[in-house]
Amino acid sequence: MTDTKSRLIQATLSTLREEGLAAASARTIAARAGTNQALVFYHFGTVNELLEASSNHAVDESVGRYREAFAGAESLAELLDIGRELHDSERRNGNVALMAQLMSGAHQDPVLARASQYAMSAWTREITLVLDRVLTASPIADLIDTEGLAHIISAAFIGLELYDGVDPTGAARALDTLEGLTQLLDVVNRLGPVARRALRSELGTTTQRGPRHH
Amino acid sequence: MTDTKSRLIQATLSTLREEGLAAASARTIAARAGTNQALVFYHFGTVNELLEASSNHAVDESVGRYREAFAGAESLAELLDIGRELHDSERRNGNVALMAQLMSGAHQDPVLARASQYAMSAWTREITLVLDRVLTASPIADLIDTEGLAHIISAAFIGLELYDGVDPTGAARALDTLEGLTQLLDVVNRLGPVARRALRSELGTTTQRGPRHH
DNA sequence: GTCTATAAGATGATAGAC
DNA sequence: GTCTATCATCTTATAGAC
Repeated sequence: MTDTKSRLIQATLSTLREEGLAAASARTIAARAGTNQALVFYHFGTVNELLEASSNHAVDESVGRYREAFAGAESLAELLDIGRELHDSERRNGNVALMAQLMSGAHQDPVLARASQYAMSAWTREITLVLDRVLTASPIADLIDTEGLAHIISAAFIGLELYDGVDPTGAARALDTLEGLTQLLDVVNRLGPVARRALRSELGTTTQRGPRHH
Repeated sequence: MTDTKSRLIQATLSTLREEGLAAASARTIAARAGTNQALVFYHFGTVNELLEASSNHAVDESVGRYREAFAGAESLAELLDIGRELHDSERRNGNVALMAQLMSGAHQDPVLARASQYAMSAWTREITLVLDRVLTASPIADLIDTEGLAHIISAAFIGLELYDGVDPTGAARALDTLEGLTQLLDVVNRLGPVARRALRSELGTTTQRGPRHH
């Protein structure tokens, strides 16, 4: 990748992270990259295709950086520790805010939609893999769809990040409470076989509703 | 409220819901309202103040419409049913997408930030009230901060709505899984006093980490 | 209150010199 | 590959006629 292309990508990432989607024009990005506005179109075709290339680059880098840590997790408690660290670092570097900005623009633009989908699939794929491994032979694995849970986790992080931009105190409180909830899940996860059977039969009585259709 | 003002507000809401924040300019909104672009500034000062007034209006209407239903909930199971109905109807009328759009723009604009904060507070206030009532004398009330839980619920709905715009299948799967999780919570909520004590002491051993600082 | 006209500026994208 | 110059179009916002 040429120097100019990668400078444009880095400039795009910092623009999205610091100023948001609305400020990410060819001119503002080129200024940050110390280059000319016309090069955005020469190298990437359109502005949104530059945003897509930048997002894909950032996602690949982030997912790769955490794949190793995920692979080392052997229990739900360990995974929670890694998840907390991951969330903290991704928020600090602005990647969660970046995804939230992209997703909000995806509603009307197919290129941004494709970029958002790439990012969400990359994360949920990794999260599903580690959840499947960690929750093997756990009562939770019987009761809950791990891929569905991975989707919930990704979506909740996006929502909390947006919320944090609006009410940091409330968002921090939500994160603390979320930690309590995952500990509750961890307790269920470590139940003995007797309690496990009781829980399953108890859930059976509350799961008499049919599947939902959206 | 004059006819023109309310027509502008309605036009703003449908624009935000159908075309997103990026398309919500004074001209597109005025065209939808069948009036002149200059009236946006005459009646509301700036475009973003029109967005704020419109959002506040929609939030007041929605929260009022559900206050009565919330007040009737006497158990967590009942509340879950109302919550499911609320979420379905709010998604159909586009109010969740509207809030997501506003929050994504709030990052750089103080007026949109104020509007987002108003919306989130209005919803979390109602949700906290009903959670406090429904979870009274439940083991969950001892273990979990209801206001924090209300924040999580609101933020997760926003995140899932954004996710739905990108991957409807994945979002639907997440919602089904979420239902399973709340049923798990309901089972814990209905535990007898013995299991309750066991759970509390079990959680005590996993809560040895200090409070988090953000 | 509502309109037209207009100012002053930003935007995506292209043509063409070098 | 990189630049300048430019087009056509959009934007917020205001002044002033009616």
